[in-house]
Order: sequence, then structure tokens, then C-alpha cells
Amino acid sequence: MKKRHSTITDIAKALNISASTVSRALHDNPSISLETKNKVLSLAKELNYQPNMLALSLLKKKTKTIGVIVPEITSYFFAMVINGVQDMVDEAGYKLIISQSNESFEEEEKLIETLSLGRVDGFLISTSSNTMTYGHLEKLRSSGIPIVVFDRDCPGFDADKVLVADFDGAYQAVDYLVKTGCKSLAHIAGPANLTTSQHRKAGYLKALSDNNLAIREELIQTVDGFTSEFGEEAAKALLDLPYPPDAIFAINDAVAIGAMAVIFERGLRIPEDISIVGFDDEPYSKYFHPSLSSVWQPVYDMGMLSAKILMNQLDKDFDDVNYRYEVLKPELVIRESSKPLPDFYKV
Amino acid sequence: MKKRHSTITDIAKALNISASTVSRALHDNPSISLETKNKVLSLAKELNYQPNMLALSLLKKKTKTIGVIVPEITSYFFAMVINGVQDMVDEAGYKLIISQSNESFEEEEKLIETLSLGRVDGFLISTSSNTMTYGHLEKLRSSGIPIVVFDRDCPGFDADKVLVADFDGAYQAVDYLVKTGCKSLAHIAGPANLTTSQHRKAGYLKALSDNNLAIREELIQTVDGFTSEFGEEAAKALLDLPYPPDAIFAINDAVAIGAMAVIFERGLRIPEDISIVGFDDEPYSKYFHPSLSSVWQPVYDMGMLSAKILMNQLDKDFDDVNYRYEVLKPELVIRESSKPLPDFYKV
DNA sequence: GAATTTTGCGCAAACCTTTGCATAGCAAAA
DNA sequence: TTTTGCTATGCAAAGGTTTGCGCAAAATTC
Repeated sequence: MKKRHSTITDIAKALNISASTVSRALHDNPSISLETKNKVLSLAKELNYQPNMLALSLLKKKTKTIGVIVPEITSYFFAMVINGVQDMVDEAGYKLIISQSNESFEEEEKLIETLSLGRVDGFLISTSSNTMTYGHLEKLRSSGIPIVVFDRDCPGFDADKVLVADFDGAYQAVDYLVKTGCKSLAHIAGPANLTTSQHRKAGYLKALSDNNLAIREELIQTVDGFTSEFGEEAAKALLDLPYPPDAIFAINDAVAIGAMAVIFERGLRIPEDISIVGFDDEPYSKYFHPSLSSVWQPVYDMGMLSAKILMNQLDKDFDDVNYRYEVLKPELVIRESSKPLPDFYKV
Repeated sequence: MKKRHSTITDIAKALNISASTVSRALHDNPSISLETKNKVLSLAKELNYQPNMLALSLLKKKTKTIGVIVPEITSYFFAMVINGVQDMVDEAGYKLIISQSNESFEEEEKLIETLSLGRVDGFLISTSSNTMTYGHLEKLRSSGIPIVVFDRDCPGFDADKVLVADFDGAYQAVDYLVKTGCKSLAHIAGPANLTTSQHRKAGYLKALSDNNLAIREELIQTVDGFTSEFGEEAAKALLDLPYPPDAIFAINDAVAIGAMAVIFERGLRIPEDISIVGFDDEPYSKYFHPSLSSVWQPVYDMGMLSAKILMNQLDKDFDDVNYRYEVLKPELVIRESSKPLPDFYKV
């Protein structure tokens, strides 16, 4: 039983003045007499008048709303990005519509479709792992809606982008593992289609070759998702090899945790028999036993920066094609799941 | 540089007919000739016509959007509730605006204020831990916007509610701990203001007295937040007691994990020296060492049910004051952080 | 051929707000 | 007295869509 909100017209009628006058009075327009202003203001308060945002949006063609599309919300990673976005956006009075694609290209398309129907001014998007073409994004942008892509790059699609130096993070991790004496390093790689997976894998490969270690294809296990269950499977495959690895660099912490569970099941020790390094540095990671070494990412900052760039775009009223390309630096956090660095490496 | 979306009027002009005819044609209204319909439909496709949702919402006074207010989004618990909500709501064509109160009453008030200005049709809300009065909710409801309260009850505020039998869950956990031989059971209680904390504590107390165990106030540590750091502090306080506990029932898994870390630091064994049971059964909990016993909650279902109830309310066009009060059943999951149940208790 | 029904479409209002332009009243300047 | 200028307000359009009502032309019935 929706009770009608009182409108500007209600006030106008009650006061026997026009709606325009009321509007101007409420906005403290100098051309309205003090007397009228006071009457309007007090009646507005009495009737609990609230401007109708829909009417305003329709008129101004701005919704003051930003659409955020993430693959999923249950992962710490994306939840934390959203936190950063939210904090940045709040001050500017923007609202957020958060949607999940569930790593599905079709859902992603549908979301963009529906959200763009006059609901949001701009998009913050991290594509699904099944997104391989960017026609939907091109279409969106060509209809004049600014987009900022974050974390997962969209090669060939020009837009503002805020990414993490995944190659770098992976390189750091693997190089460190080598320096601690590991000789046979495995990688549990993420969904092949994602740039983040590709870059981390590339970092792994480069670190190996820079250290003159042979690349053994069978030591690279690719998983299709980011949960611990995938890590378990991959680890089993690795441990079943005739020459199993003495270190695993996992695509993320959840997968690393799954791998650790399997390693323990087999009666092996971490890090004595096998070293483990993850990616993401989730809050729980330091509480595992042994605590998990991991590559930390500036997740919150990524959210903040992406939001800032988007809001910048929204302020302009022309397409700025000088897209920004920001790459944030990750950082290796060493804990107990990997061996300490020998003294002679220390600075 | 926002390019104008093509509108119904554009089509009308191009075809030399009225906007009403176009609208009816697009809605397959029988009073429009097949010929006109075809012309309209093909031109609409060509111009990539998309209805303007804002205009529609303004007219219909429905936004097809639901506001979800949670204390935080980074916790698995609320993220998973949102998942349930999303899945239920998607089919019905509703969109979600998700906002976080950051456990702040003021932010919660502000969110409700802004979102209710014609943006959302209804609210799904779990109040902040600092919310002690419900005037903002009363006001919201009295303006005709349906509300469903979930997880955290608002005593004295009448509305549809979807809760979890926290008392029950806590009772199960503590009763079980007693039956495994623990004599001195501690509880790390949650923020005092939350009904969930209160009910879990009540369950703890009842299980103790039902088992003829004395209640020792010093064994109840209250924390102000849900992160592991709080668990660490509380555990330290408990272990520093002259007669430390041989079991800890924690308000949630994160806190339990923090407690476990401290216990290990002190060289104690779990569960031999101290048993631990958490609450929430987060995905990681089974991967800890020892794996964490916990009370599982039907989180996803809670989201689904809440959303369903809200959408039901939205379909009606009168205030249904027969508010629903749903209480979902949690379930104890026994793992290695607590001792096995002696044989003679087993069915 | 006249009366009636059917078919196909347009008008205008409604949703709520903002804003450029017009206007009315009045005082001051010429 | 006329002109100018200012103050305070109103009108109407615009934003995009739906829908009740009305109207004309065509088709049907007698």
C-alpha cells in the first residue's frame, strides 16, 4: 500500500503558488522572496517532502548510480574491491548497483543490457572467465557510457583500466622459491582465458628460465575455478607424478589451501617436502598451519582508483579517449609455508 | 559524450505515426494492424531501441529494484546471503542495490534515506551492530515501502523476518562439547547488542545448566567485532585465567580461528587440551589444522527466502500486516577441533 | 442506402522536476 | 509622463512512456 510521497506540486497547491516557485524556493534561488521561501520550507518539512530522484534522473539524464559487475561477490578479493569503490564513491553521492556474472559470459551480457537501460551512468567491470569477446562492451561504450575495466584485462578493448602487475607478483614468488632451494617448481594455473592467469603463468615461466631451470609441462596444472576443491584436484595430479614437485605456486590462496590439504593427507611436510605460495593474501591465510606465504595485492586501492577514474570520466561531457592504464604493484608476503631465504640473499 | 538513445518518439516521427501507436505496437496490442506492427518492430530493431527504464519507473511508480543493506560485504556470511537473494530475484526481473552500513547506525540511516527517494521498491535489511532504535525503519515502512529483516532481529519492530535459530545452534554445539568430556567451557560472545549474539549466548548458558555445569562469568568473553583479531585477544584473556577453559565456543569461525592461533602459540593442543567450535561453517573452516568444528547456517536459503517474502509483499497492493516470522535451522558440523562423541551417545 | 459495428490510430494526461523566457507590479530615473 | 530596471512569480516545455477515451474510416448488417 504505497502511500504517495508528497511532491512539489502538493506544496504549490497548498500555498497557492506555482511549482516552479516551490522548486526555486527549495533551491534557495535568489529571485524568490524570503517570505515565500520560508513558507515553502516549513511546509516542505511538515509534509516530509523528498525530491523524486526518478523524475530528476529523467530530466537530467543522470542517475548518479554506477554499475559494478564482478564475477562473484563471495570471494574476498572482489568484496574488498567493492569496498574500495564504495568508499570512494560515497562522498560524491553516487550509488552502486552491484551485480554478479557468476563467471558466465551470457549473464554478463544480460546484466550490461539491463543496467544500461537508463539506470547507471557508468560501469566498473571485471569480466567473467568465459568472456572472450568484447562486443558487448564496445556497444556499451559506443552508446556513450564510460567504462572502467579492473583486475581482468580485456585485450583489444580500449578503455580505462586498473590492473595488477600479475607477472611481477608471480615472478617474485617463483624467484623466491628458487632461491630457497626448490628445484622442481609446479604451478597451479588459473582459467586459461584470464589475463591474470596468463600473466602469472608467464611470470612463473620467466622466473624459471631466468634461474636456468628447465620448464616441465607436466608441472603446470590448469584449473577452471578459484575454489579449494580445484586446488585439491590439481595437487593430487601433481603428487601422482613420477617426479613430484618440491614447490607449488598456486593461482590464489584458496587453491593453495586445497593443495595443502592434499599434501598433508599424503603425509608430506610443508615446507620441508613441498613449499607453497599462494596469491591474494586473504585474511585467513596467515592463520593456516603452516601460515601461507602469498602475494598480496592492493585490492582496496584498486577499487578506489577505478572508481575515481570512472567518476572523472563522468564529470567530463566528452569522450576522453586518452584512456588511463594503471598497473598496481603486488607484494610477496613470506610466511611458514615456504622456506626462509638463505642468509646470503638477504640485503 | 552521452549519445542519445533512440526513443519511441523517434520511431513515431520516422514512421509518421503517434508515439502511442508505437508503444502499443511494441507491446503487441491487438488494436494495432499487423502492417504497422511490423514496420515499428523492424525500425525499432534497426535503431536499437531500448525502453527508458527511468521514464517507466516514474510512470509506474515501481523501480523493479530492491535495496539490500548489510553491515558488510566482505564476510562470507553476508556475501552468501546476497547470492541467495540475487538468484531468487533475478528471475522476477528485479535488480539489486547493495549497500554496506559498515556496522554504523548513522550510515545505515543515511542509506535508507537516500535509497528510499524513489529508487527502490523494497528493502532487505540486516541492521548494524550499533543499531538500537528502529525509528528509521518505522518511518520507512510507514511511507509504504515493504521491509524484510534478516539474520539480525529488531525486537519491537514488526516486519517480515527471516532468522536463524541461533539459540538452538549454540545449544547443540555446547551440549556436544559437554558430552565429549569438556568440563570448563568458555564462550567468546559477539557484540552485545545483536540478537544473534544474545541468542547464542543464551543457548550456551542453557546447555551448561541443563548439563548441571556451573556458569563462570569469567569464561565469557565478549568481543566487539567478527574478525580473527578479536578472537586472538579473547583467547589470550581466557588462557591467562587461573583456571583456563578446556573448550571454547566462539561466536563465529573467524573468531575461532584467531583463538586457535593463540592456543597454538601457547603450546597447547587442539582438541586434546582445548576443544573449539565456531559458528558459520565458512568454506575455509574445513581446511584448517585441525579442521574446525562449526555450526552451519542455511545462509543461501536465508537470502532466497527473504527475497521471496519481499517480492510477495511487493506484489500485493495493500499492507499485509500478517508478518511472517521464519526461523531456519542451523546444524552442528563436527570436525577435528573438537573431540569425538563417546560411543554410548551415538544413536 | 442507412445504421451499426469493427478496426486502427491519435490526443492528452499523468508521473515529477527543472529552467528559459515572459510578465506583472512597482519604483526610480529621465 | 514615459522609459528603464528590478523583483517576484508563472507558463510551458522537456525528459520517455503508457493508457483511457474519442474519432474517423472501413466493413458489416439490415
